[in-house]
Amino acid sequence: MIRISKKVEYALMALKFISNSEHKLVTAREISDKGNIPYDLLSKILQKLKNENILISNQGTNGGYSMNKRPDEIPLFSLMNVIDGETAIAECLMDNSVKDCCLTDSCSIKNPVTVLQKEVEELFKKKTISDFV
Amino acid sequence: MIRISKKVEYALMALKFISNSEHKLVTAREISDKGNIPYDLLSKILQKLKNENILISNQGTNGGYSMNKRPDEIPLFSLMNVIDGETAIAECLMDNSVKDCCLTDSCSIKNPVTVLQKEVEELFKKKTISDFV
DNA sequence: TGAAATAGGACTATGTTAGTCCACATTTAA
DNA sequence: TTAAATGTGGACTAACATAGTCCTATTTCA
Ligand code: FES
Ligand code: FES
Repeated sequence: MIRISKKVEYALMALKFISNSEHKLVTAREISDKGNIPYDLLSKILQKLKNENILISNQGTNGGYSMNKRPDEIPLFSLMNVIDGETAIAECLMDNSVKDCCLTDSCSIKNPVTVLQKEVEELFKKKTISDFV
Repeated sequence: MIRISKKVEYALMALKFISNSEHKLVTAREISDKGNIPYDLLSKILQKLKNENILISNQGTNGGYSMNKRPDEIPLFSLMNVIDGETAIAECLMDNSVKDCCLTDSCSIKNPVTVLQKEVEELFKKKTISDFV
């Protein structure tokens, strides 16, 4: 199955929310409440986005998050990588796939699968967060 | 994560193998051995393909499988649906998604996600098995 | 100091995917 | 007519990934 994880969906919703609140900090609680998103889970996601310099965070009372990049500077592809880690269309294509796929040698379709991988990547790289805002 | 399941990969390998053995029946055992694919799992997959009229099967001694469609008549998209069932880029977009996504109402990004869904579908519909053979 | 916020590790629950096992049905060749 | 070769198909288990929870810091401000 091909899908966008809940986490990525939450990230998109959060980024949309923050983008639309220019010039004022937005708290995780706020996003969680308005978007019906589990607070703890959302916190983790926002933390990751902050660590990747997509968001800026301010701790303490009156703290919150704000954008550190324009939505059109954030490809969906990298968002997905940030949130869910390495993304590849087939297991064996993943960089970290040291866990040697038993097919590594016998796979007869690796080339066309690699081509498809490229095409999907292309699509997800062209999409940016601005398409979701 | 976005990926082609092992099952679909096995199906592609099998279809390639069968396509390249024109005019002679191919047994599940044969494909399993040559492709390093778990026999039982492969059997299930071939059965599904047969039930969807992608393959023709012949039981009994000297039995085996042969193609019932040309590779270019089988879109990757439908192969994936046959093997793994309903395919959608986000949970809530799936037809069978009666299990009401808690976000159904509050989701702020359903439209753009739907657009993306369409685009991915498009890509997987254009690809056919002939691209893997 | 204490409340409001982010930071982050550890854990659990749930669901999906991959793989296995077993009994049965069909066909053919000996 | 029987045995072997093959496909059919249900039920089960194992392994893994995703989603979600819990708890304890740490930072900041009033
Ligand atoms: S082993 Fe990865 S495409 Fe086949
Ligand atoms: S609930 Fe599905 S796109 Fe948001």
